[in-house]
Amino acid sequence: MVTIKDIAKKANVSISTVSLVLNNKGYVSPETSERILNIINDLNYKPLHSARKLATRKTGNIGYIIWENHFSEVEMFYSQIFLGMEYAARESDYYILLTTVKDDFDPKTDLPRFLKYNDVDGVVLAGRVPHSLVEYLDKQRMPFVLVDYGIPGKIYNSVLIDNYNGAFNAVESLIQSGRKRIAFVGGTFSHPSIKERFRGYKEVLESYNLISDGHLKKYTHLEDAETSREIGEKGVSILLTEKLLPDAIFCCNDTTALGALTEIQRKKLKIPQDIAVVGFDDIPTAAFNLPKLSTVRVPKLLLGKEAFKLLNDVIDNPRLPAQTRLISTEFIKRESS
Amino acid sequence: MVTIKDIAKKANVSISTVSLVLNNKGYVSPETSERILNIINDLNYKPLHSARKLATRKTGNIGYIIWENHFSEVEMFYSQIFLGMEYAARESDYYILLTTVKDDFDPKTDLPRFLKYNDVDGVVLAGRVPHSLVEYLDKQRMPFVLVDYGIPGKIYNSVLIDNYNGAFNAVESLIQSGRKRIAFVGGTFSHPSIKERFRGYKEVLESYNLISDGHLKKYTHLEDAETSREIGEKGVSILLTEKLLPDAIFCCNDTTALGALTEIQRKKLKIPQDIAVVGFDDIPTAAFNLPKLSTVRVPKLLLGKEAFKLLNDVIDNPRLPAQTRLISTEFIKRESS
DNA sequence: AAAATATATTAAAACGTTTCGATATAATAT
DNA sequence: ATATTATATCGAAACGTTTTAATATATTTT
Repeated sequence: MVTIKDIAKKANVSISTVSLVLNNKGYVSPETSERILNIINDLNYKPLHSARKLATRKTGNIGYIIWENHFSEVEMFYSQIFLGMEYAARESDYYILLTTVKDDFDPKTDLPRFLKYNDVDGVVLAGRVPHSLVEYLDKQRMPFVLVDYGIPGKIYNSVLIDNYNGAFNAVESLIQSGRKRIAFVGGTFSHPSIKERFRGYKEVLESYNLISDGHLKKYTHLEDAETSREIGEKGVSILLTEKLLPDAIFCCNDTTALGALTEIQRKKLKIPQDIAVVGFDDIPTAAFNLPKLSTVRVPKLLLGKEAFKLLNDVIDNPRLPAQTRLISTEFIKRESS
Repeated sequence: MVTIKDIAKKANVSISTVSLVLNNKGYVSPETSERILNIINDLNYKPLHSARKLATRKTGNIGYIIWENHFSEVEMFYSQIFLGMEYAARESDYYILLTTVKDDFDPKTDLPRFLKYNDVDGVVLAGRVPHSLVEYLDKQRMPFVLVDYGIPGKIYNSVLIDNYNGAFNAVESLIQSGRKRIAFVGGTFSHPSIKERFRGYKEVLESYNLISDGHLKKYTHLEDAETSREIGEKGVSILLTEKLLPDAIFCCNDTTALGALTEIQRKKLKIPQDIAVVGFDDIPTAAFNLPKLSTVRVPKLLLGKEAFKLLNDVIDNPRLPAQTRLISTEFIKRESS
């Protein structure tokens, strides 16, 4: 195994000098530097990470935590965010340790290994995540970033989707194609993202004067259960008991929308002629479904990349005031609208 | 930060002794041991991994490599395998580093970071994976395990699905429910798993004497493109040009089967009355589709767990002759058959 | 009773880096 | 010419562990 010593010997310099060029720090003459670099290359020397970490007291890892169910679920949403982070991490030599936390998480007993053993320099939390965990990280002064989630009343470093405008634009497109009675179906209403999507929905209707008395009562179906196809099916089946059927349904996300499509088809209504449906997220299934689902595309890789970059900034400068970076979306019109 | 020195001082022993109890090695009296353990607990001491790794020359990491497209895809198959590994790893203090490799992978330039920098003690490769990578690992004497993939003509450590029996049983169930003309639709025919599924399909038909002259020509549709819904749709649309329609279709996996369902519905045929469909994998979508897809369940978490265990064995004993562990499947009958 | 072995503890070296002064020379400012 | 400052290099300590070999005592075997 070739070490920094071998390089130093061969280059006739001290290991300090080699270390300096390795980290390009301090002063070292261009000639020596180049000579050393060549030798490093020739011998295919790679600094041993564990030694380096011991000396620098950094771990070189960052943690990625998601709620267990989110990772077991049908869709790749959070895996894509992970992938975005991994791509970004490749350039800065960080490794990403992925773990899940249980629903009934308790920091006393269920702390992820990498937190327990101090094996990460920072953490990204994606999606809905136990508040006790966030508080724990905050108390421990562990740098962290929330992705696609926020805790009401608290300001943390976070990367968020521009849910409000995404919803606003999507519903506006429905309006512009002539829809008048636009319904909303959603689950997990306690989730800030969903709340924002609902706000976008509501405000665009208001601005086009499409909210009559009782509209919200009749045409919105909100639950606080985890979003799922079932929520979509159930929501639609209730909506379809109205005497005046909605002519479009904006769903809080694609999973819900897929359920909605299923239920509408089961009731023998035509999509999009009778009822148009629009989702949110652009999960891969959306493009393969029959009919193909119109939706708001969330750039998941970008979300991961930005989370990584923000976390890096926070690690480098821990006393930075908390900031939020908004990632904008794109409306994708397909067959369902 | 509390180190082994602090423990030693407080316990009035040398750090060697503390280290010994930490790794329960050598001789240390029960009394001292307990005293030390208590202090460790009181001070909440955790050995610093980088220091430990430096001393032991182990990395404490194992790599998980999948083909890029497999991780970007619709289904969570490989993420679930990862999760199974992660669960298993929790007990033995390994971290798992996930990375993807590109389709046109070249070991000279595209080597995953953790291989380039020697940051893993072993590697799990899941699904179809560049042969050049496998050869590279073999040459480097890096312990590795293949999951759900094999390279024809080579014997490597691997954890495989019992594809043959899975297919055999699934098709047998179709036969027992009275189906006579059972078709096969598949992609990626170069993949050993798919070959095995096909073999199971063929042999059960033979054993029930259901393969007439020309059956395979008429009723099997094999492509060597990556499996996808499109493959399923296309395969079915060709099958449905036969004068005597098949009364059941066994698909090489669920993704393909979902495409098949779509195409059958588009042609206004009834499932399962006119045609039954059975998939393979039991991806989450299978249970949510309309109709719900009958399929062969592959225990993905278990697959990951076994891969991890086997890799561990190989790391501990590198000269073990290569072995293959077969994971058996379960037929899940739902609405489509 | 002596020799051999098992038990218990430790000092010191080693693992491969980074970093902090120290030292020396070269360039620039006074 | 002298004092500063910039450039270049290095020795040695430090990071927190594990491990080897040494030492000491207790127990067992001969």
